[in-house]
Amino acid sequence: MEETGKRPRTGTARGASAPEARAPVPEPGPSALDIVRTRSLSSLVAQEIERMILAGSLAAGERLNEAALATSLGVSRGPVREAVRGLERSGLVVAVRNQGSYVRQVSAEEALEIYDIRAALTGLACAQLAETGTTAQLAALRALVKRMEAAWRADEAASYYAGNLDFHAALLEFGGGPRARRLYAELGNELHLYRRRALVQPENMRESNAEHAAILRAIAARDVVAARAAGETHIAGGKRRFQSTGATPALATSTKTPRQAAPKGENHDSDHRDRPSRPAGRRLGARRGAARTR
Amino acid sequence: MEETGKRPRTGTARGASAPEARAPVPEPGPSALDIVRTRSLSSLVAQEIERMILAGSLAAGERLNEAALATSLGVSRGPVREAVRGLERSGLVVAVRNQGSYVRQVSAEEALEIYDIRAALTGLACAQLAETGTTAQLAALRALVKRMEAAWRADEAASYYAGNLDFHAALLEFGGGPRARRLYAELGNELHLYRRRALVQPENMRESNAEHAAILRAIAARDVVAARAAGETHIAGGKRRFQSTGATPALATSTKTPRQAAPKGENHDSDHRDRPSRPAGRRLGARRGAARTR
DNA sequence: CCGGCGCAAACTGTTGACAGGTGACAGTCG
DNA sequence: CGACTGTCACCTGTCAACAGTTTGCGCCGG
Repeated sequence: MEETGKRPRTGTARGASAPEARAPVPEPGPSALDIVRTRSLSSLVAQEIERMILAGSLAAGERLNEAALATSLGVSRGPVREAVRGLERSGLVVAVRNQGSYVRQVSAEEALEIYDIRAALTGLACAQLAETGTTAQLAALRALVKRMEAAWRADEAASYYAGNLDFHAALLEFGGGPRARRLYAELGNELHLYRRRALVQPENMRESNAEHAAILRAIAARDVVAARAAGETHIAGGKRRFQSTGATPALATSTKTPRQAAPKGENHDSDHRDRPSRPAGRRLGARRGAARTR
Repeated sequence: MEETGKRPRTGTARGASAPEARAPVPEPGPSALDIVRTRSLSSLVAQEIERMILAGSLAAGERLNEAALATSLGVSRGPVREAVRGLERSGLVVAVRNQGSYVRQVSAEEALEIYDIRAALTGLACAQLAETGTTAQLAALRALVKRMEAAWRADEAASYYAGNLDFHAALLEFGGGPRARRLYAELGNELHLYRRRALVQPENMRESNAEHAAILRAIAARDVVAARAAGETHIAGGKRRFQSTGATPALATSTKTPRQAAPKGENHDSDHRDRPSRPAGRRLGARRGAARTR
C-alpha cells in the first residue's frame, strides 16, 4: 500500500506561491489567515463576485470570463466555477452551456414584481410584529428610525441608506424570522442589480422615514391590520418612488456593440427568466490578463 | 489492490458520448446524449441530487460524500462539487469546510415560518389575480380545481397532490409572476425537506379543495380583499393540517443507518440556521461505496 | 463588392492528481 | 484504569491539463 505513502511530487508549493506572489502585503490583519481557515476559497470568490456585481464593477449583462476572474483573484478556475454556480442558483447570474455566464439582467416587469413580493413580506412581518413584538424590539426599531431621521436632516444619503437597510432587516428578522430576512435581502440584491443608482433624494428620504414612523406607530398600537397596511404601503411607496425616477432598464455598458438577437438559444425555455442578451463585448478584453495558462 | 488501479469506467460521461457518436447504434433514445449536449453535467448532477434529497434517498442531516456521489453518477468530482455549491446556495444543503456537506435540516420553527411566507405570497397572488386575472386564466384554474375534485373523489392522493402543485404554481404564475412562482416552489421544496410525507388524507383533500374553490370564487367576483384572505386562509389551513399531523422533525429514512438519527442537535448557535448535527455515524459506512481514488 | 466557407483561437466543460486537514483509533503514561 | 498523545486513513480543497465546442476572422469564389 505504498499508494498512500507515495508523495513523489510533494513540495511543488504551487498553491501558495501564486497568491502570495500577488499579495506581498506584510500583515493585513490577524483575520486574514483566520478567514482562510474557516471559509473556503469558493465562498470568498463568490462573495467577491457578488460584491463586484452589486458594486457595478460587473455590469448587468456582462459576461464573466472564468480564466480572467481566476487570475484576477489569484485562484484557479475551480473555485471560480463553483462560485459562479452558486451565484447562478441564487439568481445573480445566468449560465449558458459552452458559452459562459452573464450577469443577470432584471427586466422592469420583474423589478416591479419583486417590489410586490417585498411588500407582501414586509406586510407579513409588520403584522406579526404588531402581534408578538417585544418592547426591546420596538426600541431597537425606534432607534433606527431616529438614526435615519438624523441622517436625513444632515442630508447624508449614504448613512440613511444604511439605516434603511438595517431597519428593514430588523423588521423582517423580528417579525418574519431569519428565513424571511434572508429572502428579503436576496430580493433586495436583485433589485439593486436592476439599477444601481441610490434612489435617495432628500424628499424621498423624508417621505420614506415618515412611512417608517407610521409602521412603528401601528406596531406599537398593536394594530395588526394597520401595521400590515403600513408595511405594504411603505414598499409600495418605494416602488412608486422607484418608478418616478424613470425606471430605465439597466443601463447597458456604454461602448459595447449592441449586437443582440440570440442566435438560437431560448427556443423553448419554459422558464420565464430573462436571458443573457449576448456578450456584445469583445472577449479579447480579458485576453492578456487570462494568458499565462499555457 | 487492483481496485484502485482498475478504472475501466473512467470518464463515463465522455465514454458514453464518444461511443455513441461513432457507434453504429441506430438511436437508442433522443434523451441521454442530447441532454448532455444542452445542459451541463453540473446542472444534471444538481438536479439529480435535489431529486434524491426530496425523494428521501438522502436523509436530512446525512452527509454527502463527493467521491461516492461522483462514482455513483458516473462523473468526476468537479461537477458534483459545483452542484453541491449550487444546492448550498439554494439552501438545500449546508457545507462545512474540510468536513463536508450535509443535507439541510429544517427546524420546526422554520417550517412554520415558511408556511407564513407562502401564505403571504399566495395572498398577494390571489389579490392581484382578482384584479387583473383574465377569463382564460380563471378557466385554467377552474379546470385544475375540477381535476382535483375528481382525484379526491377517486381517492387518488398522488393525482390530487400533483394537481395541487399545479394549481398553486398557476396561481403564483398568473397572479404573482414568474419570480414569485419560483420562490414559492423553492419554499415548497424546503418544506418537503422538513417532512417528506405526503399529507394528503381524504378529509384533508376535501377541505383543501374547498378552500381552492373559495379562492376561485373570490377571484371571479373580483373581490381583492376576499381573494387575498382566501389565499392566506388556504395556506394557513395547510399549516394547521401540517401541524395536526404531528410535526415531527423529519423522520429518518426507514432502513437507513438508524444510528445517525439526529444525535442531539439544536445546541443553538448564533446563526439560526440549523447545523449539520455532526456526522455521528462512522464515515466507514461510505468507505466501500466510495471511489477509492487512490 | 459581397457572401459563403473554412480555419484557428479562445473559452468552457471535465477530468485526474496532489496537498492539507480533520477525526478516529491505538498505544502509552500517569 | 483513565486520559492523553501520536499516528493514520479518509476526504475535502485546490490546481493544472485535456477535450470539445462555439465564435470570430480571414480567404476564396461568385
